[in-house]
Amino acid sequence: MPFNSQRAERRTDALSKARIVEAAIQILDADGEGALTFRALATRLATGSGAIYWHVADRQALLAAAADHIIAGVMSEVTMRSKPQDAIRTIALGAFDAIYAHPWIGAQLSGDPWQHAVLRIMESIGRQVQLLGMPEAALFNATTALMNCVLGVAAQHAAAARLPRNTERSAHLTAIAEGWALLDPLEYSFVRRLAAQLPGHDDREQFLAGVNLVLAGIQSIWF
Amino acid sequence: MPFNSQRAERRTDALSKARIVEAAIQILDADGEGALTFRALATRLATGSGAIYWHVADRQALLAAAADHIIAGVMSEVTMRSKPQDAIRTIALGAFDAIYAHPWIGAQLSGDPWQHAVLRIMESIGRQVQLLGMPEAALFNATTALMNCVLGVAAQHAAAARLPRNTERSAHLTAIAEGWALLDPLEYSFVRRLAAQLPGHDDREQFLAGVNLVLAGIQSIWF
DNA sequence: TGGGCTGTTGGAACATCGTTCCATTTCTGT
DNA sequence: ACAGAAATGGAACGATGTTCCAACAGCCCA
Repeated sequence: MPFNSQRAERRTDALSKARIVEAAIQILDADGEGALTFRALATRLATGSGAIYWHVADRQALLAAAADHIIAGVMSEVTMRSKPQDAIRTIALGAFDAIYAHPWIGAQLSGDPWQHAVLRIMESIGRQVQLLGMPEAALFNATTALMNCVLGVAAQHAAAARLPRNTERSAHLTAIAEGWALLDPLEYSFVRRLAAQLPGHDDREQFLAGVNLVLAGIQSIWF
Repeated sequence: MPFNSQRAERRTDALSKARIVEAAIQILDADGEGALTFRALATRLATGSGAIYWHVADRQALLAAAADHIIAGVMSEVTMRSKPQDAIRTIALGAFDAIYAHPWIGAQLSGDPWQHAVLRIMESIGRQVQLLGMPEAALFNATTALMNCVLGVAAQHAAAARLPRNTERSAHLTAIAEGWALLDPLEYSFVRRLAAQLPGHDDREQFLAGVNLVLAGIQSIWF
């Protein structure tokens, strides 16, 4: 009779996609995108990687589900009884704040602009754009232009999300600005000018300015 | 005397970062981002992976160098004697065409918005924005808003670049649109409306429309 | 001319990772 | 009670980025 023939204790609480996604989000928030491995996830859930694959297709699907879970929460909270322009600003800022709080979402959104989480944002924004009442073709151009603002900050924070965990946010920007300052003054006069403002600038404010720019463009072209 | 003690023939032409980047671009263009492995690269260059690491820091640096090489070529070709708005359109379309021709650049640009290749584009656009003559702070907001248009299409093509190589471009869009058509009509009314237009739309035209929207916004706010 | 020294090369070896496979356990309906 | 289906845990596979190191080439200086 083999001494060791029995398995380890089976978990009492059942595994489920929801529980897996929840654990994945905890890992992502704590240690960034690189830390989300099936081994780490299996350890945290006290199971094996095979069991996880029963509930989730692959790593990409897991990341998409994690991003969708958070974006869904943010988008459902947005209530709007104001005029469309203000509603659009509220939605966009909601997306911004989510990306800011969970930088790995930036990488996920900009990595696949047609995943469900992006659709959620697009639907929210698109509905408000519809209320502005412009021709059909212009409708989609305007919505995707607004989406570009969101995907733009997503990409910016995606880069920061891949950084080692200890790096400070402001230190990151300062380091970038210092790199820019070393560029050839003739070839990169504009970028060097920008570098001076980079460390002290407000991400959120700049994001909002971009959205307002697009809104102003919509207003001026069709109204 | 061991029969096999001599090494393989050493290459006559010297290895160099330029030669490595060139070979990397060939692989990327031929088989997409996933195909660029150090093993494949070493085989194509008839050398070992260690030799490549002597010239290139790591895979990320290699991809950045490849993207920069192509973007540098595109940006240097842009000649402009027209008014700033037209010049901006020309630059943006140049970036668009580069991304369209080499979809892996999309993944690279949107994956790290502060790499050199992106700076090149930003410098080109920023200089033209300067010529418009607006206040300092607005300058950077306007430039980054225009960059968002570029990073937006970059992200869109990045997704397509990760697809299996045989997939057609239009088939990809059609498949996406079909997926959208299956969504809940109540929750996703806007996206479903968009799905109808997706397969037949012109990427380049929509990109230009986004740029024009931002340009119109700039015009309407500061002039 | 010869002998080290530095820059360079090729390829084996290492550490991980995503994913697959499968023996085994648990659940469910009859 | 039992058969089939659902679910589990962990070993094993194949591939990748990266590191390491023994060997080599060209060069300067004695």
